Amino acid sequence: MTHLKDRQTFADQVYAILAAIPAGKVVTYGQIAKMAGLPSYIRQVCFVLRHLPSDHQFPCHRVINAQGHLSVQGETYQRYKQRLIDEGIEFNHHDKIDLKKYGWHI
DNA sequence: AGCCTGACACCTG
DNA sequence: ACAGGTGCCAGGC
Repeated sequence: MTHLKDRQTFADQVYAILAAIPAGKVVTYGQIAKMAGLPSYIRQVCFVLRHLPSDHQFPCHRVINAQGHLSVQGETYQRYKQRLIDEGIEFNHHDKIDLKKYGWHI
């Protein structure tokens, strides 16, 4: 997995998984890593998300951490939260999402 | 060639 | 509930 081709493949897998997340559902970083077949690559999932092309169409607002919180901050946080709310996802009074209810399980 | 750093997860105490 | 430590691996310097 150190070859450039493999790294690209991993990124492509992440893209594919992102694109497949249905509206109204959320997934965790670790879940994406597992789905891509490399459960220990959580940090790389973060890297890929952090470096998406500016014109990407992926619903990365549907990716949250295992605590049910958005891991982004500032204005991005507000944008993502609003998009999730628009999709029918609710935040509790601690700005937390119920993964049992909104988690994407295949 | 190290060393530090993440849009994290998991285990402990 | 919660802070702290550890595992993890590529990127960036």
